Amino acid sequence: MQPVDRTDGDRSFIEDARRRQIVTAAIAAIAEEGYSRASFVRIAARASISPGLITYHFKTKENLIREVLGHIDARLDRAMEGGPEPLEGFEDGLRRIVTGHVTYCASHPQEMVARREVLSAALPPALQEHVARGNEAGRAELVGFLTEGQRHGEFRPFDPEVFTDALFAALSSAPRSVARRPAEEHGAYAREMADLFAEAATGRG
Amino acid sequence: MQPVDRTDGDRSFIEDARRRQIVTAAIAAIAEEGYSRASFVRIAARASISPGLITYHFKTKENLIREVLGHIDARLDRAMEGGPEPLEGFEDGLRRIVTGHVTYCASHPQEMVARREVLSAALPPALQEHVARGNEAGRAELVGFLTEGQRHGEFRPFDPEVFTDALFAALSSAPRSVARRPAEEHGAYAREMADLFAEAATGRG
Amino acid sequence: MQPVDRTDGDRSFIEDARRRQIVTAAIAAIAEEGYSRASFVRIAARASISPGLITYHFKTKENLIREVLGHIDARLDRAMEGGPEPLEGFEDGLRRIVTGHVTYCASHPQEMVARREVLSAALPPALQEHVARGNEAGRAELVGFLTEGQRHGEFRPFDPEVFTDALFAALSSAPRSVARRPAEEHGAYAREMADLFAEAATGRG
Amino acid sequence: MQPVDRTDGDRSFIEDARRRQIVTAAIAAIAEEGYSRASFVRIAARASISPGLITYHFKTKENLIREVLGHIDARLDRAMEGGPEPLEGFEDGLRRIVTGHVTYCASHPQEMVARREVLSAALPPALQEHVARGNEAGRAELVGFLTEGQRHGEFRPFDPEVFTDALFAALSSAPRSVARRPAEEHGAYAREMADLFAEAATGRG
DNA sequence: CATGAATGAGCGTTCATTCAT
DNA sequence: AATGAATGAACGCTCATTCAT
Repeated sequence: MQPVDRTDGDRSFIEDARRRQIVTAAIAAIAEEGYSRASFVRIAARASISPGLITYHFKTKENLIREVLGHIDARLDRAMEGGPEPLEGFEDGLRRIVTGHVTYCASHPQEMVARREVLSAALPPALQEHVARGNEAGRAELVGFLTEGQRHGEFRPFDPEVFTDALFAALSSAPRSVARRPAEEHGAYAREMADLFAEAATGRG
Repeated sequence: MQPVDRTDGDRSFIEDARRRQIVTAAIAAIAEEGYSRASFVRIAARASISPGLITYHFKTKENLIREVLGHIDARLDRAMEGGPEPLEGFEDGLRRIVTGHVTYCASHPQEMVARREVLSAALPPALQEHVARGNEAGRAELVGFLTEGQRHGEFRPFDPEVFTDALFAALSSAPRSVARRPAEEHGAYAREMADLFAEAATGRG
Repeated sequence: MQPVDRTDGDRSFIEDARRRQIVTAAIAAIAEEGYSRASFVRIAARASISPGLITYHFKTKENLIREVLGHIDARLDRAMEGGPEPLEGFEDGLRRIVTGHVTYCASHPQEMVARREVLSAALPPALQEHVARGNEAGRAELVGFLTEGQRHGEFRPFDPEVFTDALFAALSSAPRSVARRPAEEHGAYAREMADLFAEAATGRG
Repeated sequence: MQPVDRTDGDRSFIEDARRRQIVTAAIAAIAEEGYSRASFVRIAARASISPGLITYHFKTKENLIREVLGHIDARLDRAMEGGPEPLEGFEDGLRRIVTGHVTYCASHPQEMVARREVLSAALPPALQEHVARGNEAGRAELVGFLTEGQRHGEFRPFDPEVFTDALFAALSSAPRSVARRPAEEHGAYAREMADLFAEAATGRG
């Protein structure tokens, strides 16, 4: 058993490597076999370790899943921060959100499929709340962005909450949609999806 | 004891009634306790029958879930066929799809929540494919409708596949979104969502 | 899984029989292998059933142990109610408590050894409290009896709480002590132990 | 790495210190968390060492527990050897045994609680026998003392084995009984308990 | 000497499914 | 047609012990 719940700082090199390896194996297992089949035994088999070692490093399955989500979201957030070019306006911002997300789904399909699996699974209550808090934060940010765009007259006067629902739903299902298509169409797919929401937001035609 | 899963035709009246009862209990269990907690024992308890009877009538859990989805989709399809008034055009048709679906989510929350639960769960492969085939049919219908609308010049020239992805995603998440809001806002919610996709499709502003 | 937590009344004949069988097997396992080795697998092996069946009938291990204690204590209490002859005084009452208990240990060694094992084990908190409440009740009864005996001048003025501690300790260890001796000495053992506490209580010599 | 469990003689200074440190941590863990929760990981955490080091120094858990009991009993025996004043007779000797033990329970509660925990736990057979042998030795000594007291006419003619059972039981449960009471009553408690057994032994009143 | 990562058996519990009644 | 007792595999988790470093 892991004697303490060390914070990131004071983990040994080996421990860090093992944790990464286990998180990676968990992502693969979840993405390829589904959340409900991603048991410690199966995850451990993928990592060629014993199941007990997962508990040793993560204490509970809840912790492991939390780490899986954290790992994926950290990389996703980094990717979503967008390119270095300054925004040319709210429509440009909206387009970048969509294309950024879809492009990431295309380039990291396993992570994003695993993310979808986990988020739609029956999680322990504490984790459920953790996820809900994260979702709320993301929603609030987007609602704020849309409202601001309306104030600047770039967006038509829709209900930002409803728009956010639709956009989040589309982005959440993106991993699946993208997976159905050949890689060479992913760029076009991202542009089309961005067009759709830009159109819906501006009504400019 | 007699192996079952007869085809619809040669089922006795009693057998049909039992099957309906079990399907109803399963929907309630899935909606209220989540798919992963909807075990035969819990479903049977809700129907005040023994767990063995479920297997007797459905042979496997997979069959029961198939029936649950069939039951919900049949009712949903019937409701979605739209009112008796003739369509006033493709935009009107699109709006009716959205409002019809969202309104149904508002009026039959349990069924739709259960549907969401099942569709996002890790189903056995055979059932997964069954669902996928059903999805494909629905998608094809919508894609056809959108293409037709473009041919008539009512819709702008977006990619109908991408549009369908976004619309299906939004409709799939509707049960949750609707559940977050007070009942008196459901009508407005449906209209806002319809506006959003009408705008995206027509680009008329 | 056992659909409900039926009360004693409405259990089927078969269920009652199984529960008794399991409780009996659990007592044997605890007495012969010790509490910590009395796992569901071992108990089930003694009863020639599958481990899952224990959970089916008792839901949790805590419930099973509670039932084990209840079963033993019910029989012990019945045996301790004493013979039909009226008490001849407080000393006689005290002697009967001791001889009754020791005699029961001699005639039902397995039950009493199991009881000792369970009561001295690390139980789940809820069960621990259940046991503590039972203990307190027994102690209070004995303290009351001793105090009354002092009021009537039959007992010398010792501290009844301390006396109760010593008596309970001696009775609790009786299963072990009795087990160390051949059966033909058990009667004499009970009388000697009764003498000891009678002497300590009366100081009469 | 080198197999260990050397005999006392050829242990280095450091090794002795480590063993003492581990034994102390084990006693604290057992007393505060219960025997069944006193795993190597928890004991090691208290000693701020790694769990592997315990095995290194003691080879098996059984050895560690053996050492724990030896450590406690050695200190207890030293304390029980009684004060420097010469015994004033057998009753005085008996009283000193009781008050000495109870007083030690009051002044070293952790050790004595740990001892109780260990002795009432399900130990490996070999250790069980080790403990039994130790018990037998203590019992024999007490039986001899009581018999001698009877020969000198100071004690009434009870069965010394039975008396020893009762006295050992009372002393074994003393840690718990004492812990239930406020510190200022411990002296009176010891005296009351001594009175009880003196009375039972002499019958003088 | 000491670490702590790693193992593998065992734990209580859940569950779809079977089957004697 | 229906019951509900029974199974056995799988689950997350704990632990004494091992061993490469």
